[in-house]
Parts: sequence; C-alpha cells; structure tokens
Amino acid sequence: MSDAPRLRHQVCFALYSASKAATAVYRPVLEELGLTYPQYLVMLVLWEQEPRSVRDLGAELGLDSGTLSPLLKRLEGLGLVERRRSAEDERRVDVVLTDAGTALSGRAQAVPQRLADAAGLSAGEIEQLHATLGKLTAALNSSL
Amino acid sequence: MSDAPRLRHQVCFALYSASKAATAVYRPVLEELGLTYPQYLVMLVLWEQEPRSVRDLGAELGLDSGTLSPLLKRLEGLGLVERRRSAEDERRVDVVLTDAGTALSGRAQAVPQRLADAAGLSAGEIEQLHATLGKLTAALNSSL
DNA sequence: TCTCAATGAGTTGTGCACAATTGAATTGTG
DNA sequence: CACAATTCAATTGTGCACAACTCATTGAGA
Repeated sequence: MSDAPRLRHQVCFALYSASKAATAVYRPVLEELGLTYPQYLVMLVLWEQEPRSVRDLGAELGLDSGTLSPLLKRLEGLGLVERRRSAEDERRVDVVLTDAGTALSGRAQAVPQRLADAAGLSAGEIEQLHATLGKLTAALNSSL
Repeated sequence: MSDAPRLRHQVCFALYSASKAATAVYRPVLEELGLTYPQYLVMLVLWEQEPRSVRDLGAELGLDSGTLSPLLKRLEGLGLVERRRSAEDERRVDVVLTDAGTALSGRAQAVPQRLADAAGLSAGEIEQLHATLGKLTAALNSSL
C-alpha cells in the first residue's frame, strides 16, 4: 500500500481542524459584538492592560505589523480603539481603548463560556489540553 | 481587578497559537516541495485516494469551494493535479494527480517527522493530544 | 412530462497571515 | 559629535478562509 503520510494520523491536521472549529463556534457570538476572532484577541489584550504599542500586541499574539496595522485600523474605524504616536519614542504607536472599547468588555464576559459549553470535554481534559498545547507551542516556537 | 477574560487562560488562544506554530514549523519544509500548508493537505488526501471531487476534498478537509477552487487552480498551475468534469455527473469536477503530483509523495515522506522532532512531546503525550483534539473537534462541529 | 428544489463548482468581497520592503526614529560605537 | 546598525510601524503582494451569490446540472414530485 501507499506509505504516504495519512491525513487523519497527523497531529498538525488535528490542530488545524480544532482551531478552525473553535473559531467557527465563536464566530456567531463575536458577530453580536461586531468583532472577528483576531480582533477579539486584540481587545482581550487591551482589556488586560493599556496602552499597548503595536509591537507589544504583536509579541503577545504572535502577529506582525502586516497583520496588526490594518486590523487596528478597522478597530479604530469601529470606534473601539485610538492610535497615537508615543511621546517618548516617536517610532511607536500606542493603542488605547475608547470608552466604547472599554464598555465592550462587559458584553464579552460570556464569550468563553460558549466554547466551554460546546467543547464536550471535562474540566480535567480541558486543563490537560491547555497545558499540553502550551508545552507544544513553546517547543515549536523555540525550534524556529 | 478586571474580570474580563484573560488571553492566556483561553483554550481557544492556545489552539490558535499551537496551530500557527505548527504551520510555521512546516513552512520551510514544505517550501522545498513548492507547497503551502493547505496545498499539502490537499495533496495528502489525493495521495490516499484519487480521483476526488472538489466536494469530497472539501468534506475531508472542512473547506468550501471558495477556498478550494483557487487553491486547486494553483496546484494545477504547478502541474501537480488536473481537473476534469465528471462524466457521470456534469456538476462535479474530479481532481486527479499528474505524474509529478504522484512523484511528489516520495519527497513528502519526511515532512511529518519534522514536526515530531520539534514538538518536544513524548509519544504518549502526542497520542493523547491527538485523541483529545479529535473529541474536541467533533463536539465543536456537532454544536454548529 | 414539467416544474422546482437541491446540489456542485465557481466568483466576488472582506478579512487574516506572513514575507519583503520602505522610511522614520533611535541607539550604539568610534 | 557622526554615522552605521537597529528598531518600529506601515505598505505591498500572495495565499488562505468564509459568506454570499451565480449558474449549470440533477433529481424528485405533481
């Protein structure tokens, strides 16, 4: 028989599928907030701490300016954030929440629970999955 | 303190990061084959069995024609596959491997090992991760 | 047989992801 | 101080992902 690698045996495909399925579950929920999934991730970071430079956001999320610049422009267009050149370092652009951006946090509370409800995994399995994914991501990133 | 959901606590972000890290590890390897990661997935399916209709490929990979049509056009441009209208059902387009497409299978043998090398997980952990991701994906998809 | 709903592939439009490049601001070193 | 190297954000170009739509083909039912 063929000894080509098999799709269903590959962990990378399992990761790819699970990640797509998770964002698909989030999509209608986030649509109520007017956000896409990557936009939601940026807002999560800002809700934790602001202002954050574009570089900080990129380091936190693993995204570069090619992705973030237009995304932030759209968030600014939605009236959720503002961008301003940093005073100390004119190369930097600080991203801050508007009042509307801050207020959106409240409506976002219920978002993670929707995934948990749909996941069909026990709390222990979730925790172990989370830990294993963390190890895996760290190892993969350090191998680059 | 803020009771906004925290980025690092979210399994969805762990999935998103791990998936991106895995494709990043694959990228330089696949570049030697002239493939992107989604193109590699399509080739994996075809190496298992061909011909496959566009619909079959989509069902296998969870992609729709909006993604597959241009991707297949690029694979055809690379000379790896051919597309032909099905004789039995003129709505369908069957995708078949060219000789070059079949031959590429050999060079793709070593690809999965590269991820395993970089993963830093034991065989048991990999297996459990794979099983948990499978359960998760099935549950998420059935909740839509 | 004659609709008419369903199916399959393609196209268009929006947004994400990443490589490569540009250009301004900053830092380090002589 | 001068100036080369680095840093930071933005832009451009390619490709993936998905929604919404078009259009041809098929198949089921009146």
